[in-house]
Amino acid sequence: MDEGPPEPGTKLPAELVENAGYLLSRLGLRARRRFGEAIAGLGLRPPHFGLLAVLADRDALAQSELAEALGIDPGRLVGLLDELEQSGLVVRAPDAEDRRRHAVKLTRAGRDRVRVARRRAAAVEAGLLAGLAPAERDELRRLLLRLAVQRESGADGQ
Amino acid sequence: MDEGPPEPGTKLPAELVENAGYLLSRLGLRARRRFGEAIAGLGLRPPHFGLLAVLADRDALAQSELAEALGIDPGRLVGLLDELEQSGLVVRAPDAEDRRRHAVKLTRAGRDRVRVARRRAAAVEAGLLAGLAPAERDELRRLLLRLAVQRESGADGQ
DNA sequence: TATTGTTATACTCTATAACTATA
DNA sequence: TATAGTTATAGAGTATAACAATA
Repeated sequence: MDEGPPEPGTKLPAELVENAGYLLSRLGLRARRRFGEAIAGLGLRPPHFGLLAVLADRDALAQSELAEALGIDPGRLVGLLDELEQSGLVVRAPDAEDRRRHAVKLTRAGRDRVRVARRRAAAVEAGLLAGLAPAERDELRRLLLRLAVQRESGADGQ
Repeated sequence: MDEGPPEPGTKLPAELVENAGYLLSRLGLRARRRFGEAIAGLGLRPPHFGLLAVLADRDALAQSELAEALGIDPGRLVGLLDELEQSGLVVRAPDAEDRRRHAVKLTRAGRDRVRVARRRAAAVEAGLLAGLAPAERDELRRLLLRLAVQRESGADGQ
């Protein structure tokens, strides 16, 4: 098993350790890296999983809707869908009413792949949050979700 | 002011919304992007700030110690320090006892720059956490810190 | 003229490995 | 031979802008 990149020491200055932004940034990278390793064997990278998860919920979506739902750049979506389509996990079908639109759907294989990926995601999640008590995990999820959906007064449109 | 990249819609499937790893990953990117915009005018990028913050705490550190403290790859550190040194914020002095080692220190200008950057970091932090009550912000910081220092049983060495 | 999707390009962060110089 | 730092290279994620087809 690979050792992974270096881990910050315990000697970080209080300034960083008290900075939620810094911690979010570091933990976000850790989460993505671990999840990426967990699903690499499935031929998926983290951004793919988000797409599959959204598609698993709904029957079909236009690419623009998919991009909007996940906050992904539409230009980036193209390549990600190309890869999923080449793996046979997704199909793009032209919309009869508006031929600019492509309805994106999971294939049967796509549905199966999501199921496996879900289990790996759950395992990674358990590892990430192993140091917290169950109630703390829920509290953390609740707080993160509040931040994630927040339409903000900040510097950019997020 | 720039609008920034797309924001995920509120229609994310529960699967993602309940996944702390996914939320951490997204929020970590948001935090880094905003902070990066906030300090770009200072000629700094996010990784620079961590270095300056650590150096502000101690008098001098070898590059290997700096890399270890922040969990940064030593090879990556070189370029970051090059940039800081060219900006006159940092100096590398050969260690008399072991000439392989370089003692890295903040310059006076470096100290001043950290002070300004700190204020911007605080402003970004306030914006990021604007949706939470003060007690919730503390709770979030506490939980994130617990995760960050966690030596884990997970898949990699982190 | 606006919108959907596509293509091309570039930038940042990160990781890996080979190399130099000291020890 | 091992360690500190350097260099070169590569890969992933993301953003921007110009473009084609369709509306």
